[in-house]
Amino acid sequence: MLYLPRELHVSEYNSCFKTLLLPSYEATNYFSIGTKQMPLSAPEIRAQFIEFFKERCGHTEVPSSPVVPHDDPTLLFTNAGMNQFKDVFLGRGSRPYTRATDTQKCIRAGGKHNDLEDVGRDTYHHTFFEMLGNWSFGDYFKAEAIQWSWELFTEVWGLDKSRIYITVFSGDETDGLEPDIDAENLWKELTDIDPSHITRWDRKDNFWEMGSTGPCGPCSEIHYDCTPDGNGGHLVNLDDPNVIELWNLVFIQYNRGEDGALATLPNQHVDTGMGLERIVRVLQGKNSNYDTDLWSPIFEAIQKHTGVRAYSGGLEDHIDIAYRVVADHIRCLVVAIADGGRPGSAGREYVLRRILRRGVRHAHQTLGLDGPLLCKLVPSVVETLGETFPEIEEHKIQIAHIIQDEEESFLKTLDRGIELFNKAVQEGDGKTVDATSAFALHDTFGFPIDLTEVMADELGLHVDREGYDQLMEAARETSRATSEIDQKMQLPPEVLGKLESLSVHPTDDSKKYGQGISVARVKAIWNGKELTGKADDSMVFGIMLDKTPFYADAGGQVGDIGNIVAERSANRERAQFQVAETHRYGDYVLHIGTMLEGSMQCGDEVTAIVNEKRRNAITSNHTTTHLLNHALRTVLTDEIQQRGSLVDNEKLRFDFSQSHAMTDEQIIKVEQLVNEAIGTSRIVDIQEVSLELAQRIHGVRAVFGERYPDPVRVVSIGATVDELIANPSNKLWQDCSVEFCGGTHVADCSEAQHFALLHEQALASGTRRITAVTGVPAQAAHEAGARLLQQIEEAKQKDGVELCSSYDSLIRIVDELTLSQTIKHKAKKELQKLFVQVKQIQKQTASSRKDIVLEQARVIAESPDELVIAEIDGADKDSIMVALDAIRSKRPDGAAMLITSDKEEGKVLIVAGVSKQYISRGLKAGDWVREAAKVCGGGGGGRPDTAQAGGKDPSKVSEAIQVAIQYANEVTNNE
RNA sequence: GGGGCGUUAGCUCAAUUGGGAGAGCGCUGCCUUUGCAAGGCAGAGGUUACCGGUUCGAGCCCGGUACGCUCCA
Repeated sequence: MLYLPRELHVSEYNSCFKTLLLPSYEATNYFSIGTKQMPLSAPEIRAQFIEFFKERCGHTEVPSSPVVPHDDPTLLFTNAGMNQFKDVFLGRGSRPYTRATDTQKCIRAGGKHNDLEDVGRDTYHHTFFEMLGNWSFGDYFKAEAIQWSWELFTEVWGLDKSRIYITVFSGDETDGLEPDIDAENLWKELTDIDPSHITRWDRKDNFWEMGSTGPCGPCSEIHYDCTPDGNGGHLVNLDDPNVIELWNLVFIQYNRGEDGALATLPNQHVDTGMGLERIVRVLQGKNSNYDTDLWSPIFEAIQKHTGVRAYSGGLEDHIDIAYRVVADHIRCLVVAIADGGRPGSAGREYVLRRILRRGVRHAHQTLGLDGPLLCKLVPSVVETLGETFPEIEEHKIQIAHIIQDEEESFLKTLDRGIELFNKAVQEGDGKTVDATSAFALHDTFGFPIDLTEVMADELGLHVDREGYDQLMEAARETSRATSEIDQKMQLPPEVLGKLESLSVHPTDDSKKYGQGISVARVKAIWNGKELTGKADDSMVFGIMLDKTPFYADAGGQVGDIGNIVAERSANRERAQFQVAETHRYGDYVLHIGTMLEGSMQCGDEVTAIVNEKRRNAITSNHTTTHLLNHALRTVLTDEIQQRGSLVDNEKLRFDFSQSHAMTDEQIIKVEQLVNEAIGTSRIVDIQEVSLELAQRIHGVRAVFGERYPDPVRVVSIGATVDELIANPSNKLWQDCSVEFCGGTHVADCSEAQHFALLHEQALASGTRRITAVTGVPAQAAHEAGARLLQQIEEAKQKDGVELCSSYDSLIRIVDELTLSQTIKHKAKKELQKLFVQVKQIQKQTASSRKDIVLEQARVIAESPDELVIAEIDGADKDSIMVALDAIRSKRPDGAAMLITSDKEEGKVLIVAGVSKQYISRGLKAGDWVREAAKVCGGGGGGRPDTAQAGGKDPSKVSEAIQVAIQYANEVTNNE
């Protein structure tokens, strides 16, 4: 088999190879086990690797690609060195060089390669790691790759040859592949490795494939035996922590086609990967990756900020596990966030959130820290990785902020979650954590299920995952069911597919930006089940026209409503179809509604008329949404990302990423900025521009992951699109609102009249929602606010009872009014101040009432009888209890009942206190008051020594007293 | 769009079935001690987020609102 550009004998190759060598690479080896020489540091090792391939072997050094692959939705995170060269291997792209070397940031968490579950438990799994690699794109092949790896290991780094083991591919019958004799022989001939250290392994271990199709090939791995006595050769590929794979040399020589068959590639590539953390461990003579200088600064930072004992490397020890988990996770988070990753609720963002929450929980529960920890570790990560990856250094402050925000938000629910978890463990069967608790932890406290599983595992328990999944599915079902109500009229794909063959062509909706009226022809009618030729008065229909002025629900803007009318001249029959919703399915616009008059059928010529008043309101809300988006970016940071928006005729809603509430000052500022734009009648300019050019406009906000058409519709406020594209990089455009948008907009911002921000609230963790209005409702909110504040000012001038009643009515209306949020807050604050006075007044009347009541109680207490039943005037619940206490303290062995009534309110209040002596004689306070209350049309109860009761008929008070006397006498005399 | 959880003293949180709103820390005053750390005693501080309903009686039950948190779509 051909593996070199031309056939060479190995010995001949060797000499040829030597002439290829670039001048004077000095092999230095500081590493020597058992001597006192300083081992190489991680940065030195990284640099030497790059240097070796650069200077010695003519490779081009390339930077690591971002660990968050924004342009590849199929990939969660960059998980191997080859990711950035995928296009080259697939033959779609090329590079100006044929040899490359780099250290690539990799994350293996959440996806197909997931090391998250192993982090902390062992000495060598990480969510984030660096992959050192050298690459050949159709240049050198197996011989050089093998030769150089051996040279680097044994000559440059001086690794012990007797501890090195090589694996090669053993062949595969189903693919008709022979063993990789080439590689095996090259190892034997180009190196002085002990031939017995070369073993053959099957496709699972030694055949590498990128996916089910595409470039692939055999690989050859270099393993190293770190066992103390060097007898670990038999442990190769057995997941032994001391006998580890260091370097994988992949020889890409085949392409697997759609049919699964392998074809030999014309261009053969080399793709190698060596985990930096592992090689550092070996070269520094440690037993664990975590014992190297890549981690020690992070461990020191953890100790400094938590005050726990130092890391001691225990595999089962909870503190040491926490050290490893926290250190691993913070490295991962810092790197991912530096490359634009964010913790969030879906996809790769949810992976980051899960990693962060696992870390937070360890910091809190295992390391016993109350506040945030992870954000404080950012500097230690910068210390270890910042020089190699400058983007980390550059964004360190922002990274720490993002982590701190997310940490603090989880800390809010963490304690209560742990409490619930502990309760579930206590009340469980000792083996499992029940599904209901696991689901509640997830649903209410934001504990990802894998975190709950980790916590259970620590106690030797497992989570009822099956039950959890069922609950989860049930929750999804209810969520889905509620959103499906409106989907009866949805056009299924098979119907869409059929339309073209029925010569119903895609709807021309270019008129949606124009006047809201146009003449059209009915092309198809849908009844929710099938395409029918006719719509009559029986039910809901969907009508498709050849062209339409209706805007279909898209880009957060609701669809138009309106009418479709037909005037048939022949019999002067008039038909009117009322459009309640407009949706787009594929390229077809469906007008959904009912016939108000007559009937309609395919082929009818009709006039489609949009409800223009409603459309105008929508349009003004949509343009204002752009102004709001821009104002938010001005007032908050440029970091806020649009998460969604909804524009209808009543309001506009804007969701964006931001971890905490906006302050009133920020909201006021945003309101001001938007109103300013409206007030100065800024022009809205719209034009289609090529996507490539449009994306270059400075300050344009394109949403990650959103697919835009090309050309894209650019909506600009503050400058014309022509001005923008004449000089796209002008920093001034930052002050304009520039968005890609297919919605409808006003020509001039003043059409929005006014803007009022009604709510700013939490929507989900890390996401806020703003609801606002424009036009007449905004004016109304503005005026109502001014009026309310005026009323509050007036109330402030009042005093006494008047003040109290004004306060009562104001506090009631403030929540009912539609107000700008800041006005509402201001009003509530003012009312709070007012309440201090109200409270003062209430206290005064209460204490004067208490005095009057207490005076009556003193008189009653003078009575010689042990058993007292008396009526008191003008008492309330508090004061009558105080009176009862006064009587009881004078007569500790007696029994007393007090009755008061309020004739205006129609209420009777009865309390009783009974001493132990009387209780033992059979008089229980609860029974006693109940007897008396029954007379007044009420009931009551309480403890044997104290009880309360009430009734509704004040005229029966004296009768109730008689009954109470009688009852007490009967009960006590019976003894 | 639809769920779940939470809101009680300045702070952290209690409050059995609906029956007189509590504890710890903090605060104020006094006492004890050579002094400090502290200890002892006393006290102030609450429309139980808001509005309404059920009830003789609601922190607790029901409905709504606000705010916060969280999950699903």
